[in-house]
Amino acid sequence: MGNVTLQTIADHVGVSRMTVSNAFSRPDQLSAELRDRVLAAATELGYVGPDPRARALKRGNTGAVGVLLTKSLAYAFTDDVAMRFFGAIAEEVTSQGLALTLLSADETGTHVPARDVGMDGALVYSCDPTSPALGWLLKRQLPLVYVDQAEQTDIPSVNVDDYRGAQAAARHLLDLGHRKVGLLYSAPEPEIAIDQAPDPSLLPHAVRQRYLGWKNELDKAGATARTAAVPMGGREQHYEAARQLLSLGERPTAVLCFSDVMAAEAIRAAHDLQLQIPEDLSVVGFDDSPVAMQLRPTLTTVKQDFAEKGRLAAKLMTDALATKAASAPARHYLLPTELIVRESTAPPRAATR
Amino acid sequence: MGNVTLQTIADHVGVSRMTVSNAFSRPDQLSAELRDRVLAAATELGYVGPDPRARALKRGNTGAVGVLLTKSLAYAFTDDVAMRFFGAIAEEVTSQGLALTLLSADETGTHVPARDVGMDGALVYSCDPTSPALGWLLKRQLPLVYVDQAEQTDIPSVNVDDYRGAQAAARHLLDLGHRKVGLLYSAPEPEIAIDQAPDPSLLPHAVRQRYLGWKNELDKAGATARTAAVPMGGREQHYEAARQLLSLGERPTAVLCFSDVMAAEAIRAAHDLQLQIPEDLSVVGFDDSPVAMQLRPTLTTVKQDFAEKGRLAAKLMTDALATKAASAPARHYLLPTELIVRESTAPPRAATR
DNA sequence: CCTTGCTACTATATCGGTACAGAACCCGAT
DNA sequence: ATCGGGTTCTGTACCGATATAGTAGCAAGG
Repeated sequence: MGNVTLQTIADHVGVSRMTVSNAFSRPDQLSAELRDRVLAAATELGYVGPDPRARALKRGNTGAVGVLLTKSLAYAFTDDVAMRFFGAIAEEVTSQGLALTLLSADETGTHVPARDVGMDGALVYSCDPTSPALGWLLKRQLPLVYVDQAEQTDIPSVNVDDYRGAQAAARHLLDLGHRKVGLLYSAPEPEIAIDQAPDPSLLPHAVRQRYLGWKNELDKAGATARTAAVPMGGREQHYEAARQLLSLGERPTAVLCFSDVMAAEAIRAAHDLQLQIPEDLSVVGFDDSPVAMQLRPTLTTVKQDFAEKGRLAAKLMTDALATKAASAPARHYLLPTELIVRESTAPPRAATR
Repeated sequence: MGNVTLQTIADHVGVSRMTVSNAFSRPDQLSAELRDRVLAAATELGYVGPDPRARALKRGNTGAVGVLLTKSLAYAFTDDVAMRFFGAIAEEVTSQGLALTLLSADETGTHVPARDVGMDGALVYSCDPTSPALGWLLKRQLPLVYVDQAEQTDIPSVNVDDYRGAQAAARHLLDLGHRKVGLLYSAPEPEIAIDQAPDPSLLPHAVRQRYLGWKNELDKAGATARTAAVPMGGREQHYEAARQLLSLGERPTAVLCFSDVMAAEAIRAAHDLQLQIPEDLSVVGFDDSPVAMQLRPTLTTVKQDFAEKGRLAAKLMTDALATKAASAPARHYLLPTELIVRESTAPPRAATR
């Protein structure tokens, strides 16, 4: 019971294998009548269509584009914002008839997807630039698109203006009169670290941009920044870090959070510490994810357009695939951010004027 | 500048192509010394490793498994629960060195991933059993695993005991004394439909199970069920449907919601209608997703273990791939559900004893 | 000295398609 | 009658690897 191939059908119908191939892939190359006969024979023999693997080999493309994420996939999938972006990408990419292949950056086992799985190109989303998986993709010379990732001149990229967004958020708090501000951001270290200024160059790109935006703006105004670095992980970690930050002697009157999800936990922690928001504590998030509107009070945050980000990234990818190595200089996009003021921010209780 | 292939390296080192292949894929087949020379030549020539496409053709496997979702991908990606499950699958599957390929069920364009993209097997998650994409997967005779999908004897599956969970939820409300209960569930129709009993056979599997669990339990107790069918779509739809349901003349004193996300919108609608929860209205969700704990009041819901579901599905898949066509009878799992009572349910205000 | 059994490497035959360059035929135009 | 041009189909040569069987060389055993 060897497999049914083009040849099987060709023999059955009495034509050349090439004709059968054409019946499937280039209908204009043969008469409608013969094509019908071929297709009929194919279904009769249980032939589904040209084998994707063989086709991929000969044609040189697989019909799939990869997406590389640094962090554990299970974690990424709990991230609302990442998923929003993904959805947009998936939508756009699949509408082009491509499939999206998830690559993990873990180097577990001997089989490394980034090296061993066939794909026509890959999106690199918020990855450690030194990760081996990314290294493989680069070596394979696949068309890449960077998203939320430090720019590389020769690689098209889509970024969000995190820096300006963060600045605006800090500015907003300063304008309200806050002088002691907590910064809550995620960091690669495995432990919560309070008031240990990070080495920005070690932070993931988006974290770095936001951190710098906040910090520079606060420093410029001579305000005090207290920091809490949260390990990537569950919400528990966020909660715990926020709680520690808010239990400090000189408690900040406001916190700037790396994400809305973190802000949600900060609010929960504040609540548990009997702090009123925004009277005792102002909270600013980042992303304007759906939770921002669900929180009570509703969350002041910095909006970015995930969907647009995804669409743009997908577009860059499909363009790159269409014009193989066209070598127009790589395009770089920087999407705007916007401060959205809602209910979670107010002047500090004892605002000295 | 033809591509660098095994042959290029073979010529360069002066060995047979097969030896080069072995250097990469079966290191035990040649001396360490020669292997080093081959690998050195490979890096020198910029060879990354055996071409995945060619390898896939010859070996017959691609190292990727597909996941098929019915609904638009962008929509699926806003679904917390689906993403939780995905994450677990992705984690498990990639730890086996496989990649996950997202397939869309839309039949857009001529290129249909379910038919045209190479993969070793596929997970089918909560899909319309008549969808063409699923049809292709079946025709290709790929190893499949069904998840949240009506059982098929010959296809391994993982399901959740939605029926019993829904029963327990309904029972809980009945025990509290509720006699008029609203049912809020998603349906394929494009319009919100109030009090139009659905034809269960047309509902997606999970919806059907939950609906039937509720309905049968309520009917058995002689309680009144008012229904609101919500089109798949955004939260706005959920909100609107909940609002309509709660604006009825004989307003239900409790609502059973298909998901926690729907419950969140029901709570929002209730809030906007000046209804106190749980005093004026009890709300029960489904899934025990993270939002359940974030809502105020915290949400009574039916818990299912997404992570376990994902893990199990991935396991079934990898097993199926390992034992090619081993034809042990397909295993079917039914994971338990559990009612979690929190703050959003209470006896109706004027509970007649 | 001849067999046996390793180890280290090679030759050949696919895997299942598709690109490309014909070949056969028919038609209308010269 | 000849020719150019279109349509329809065929033959051949790969695409880049790997499974399998086979060969050479060498050490140990009888």
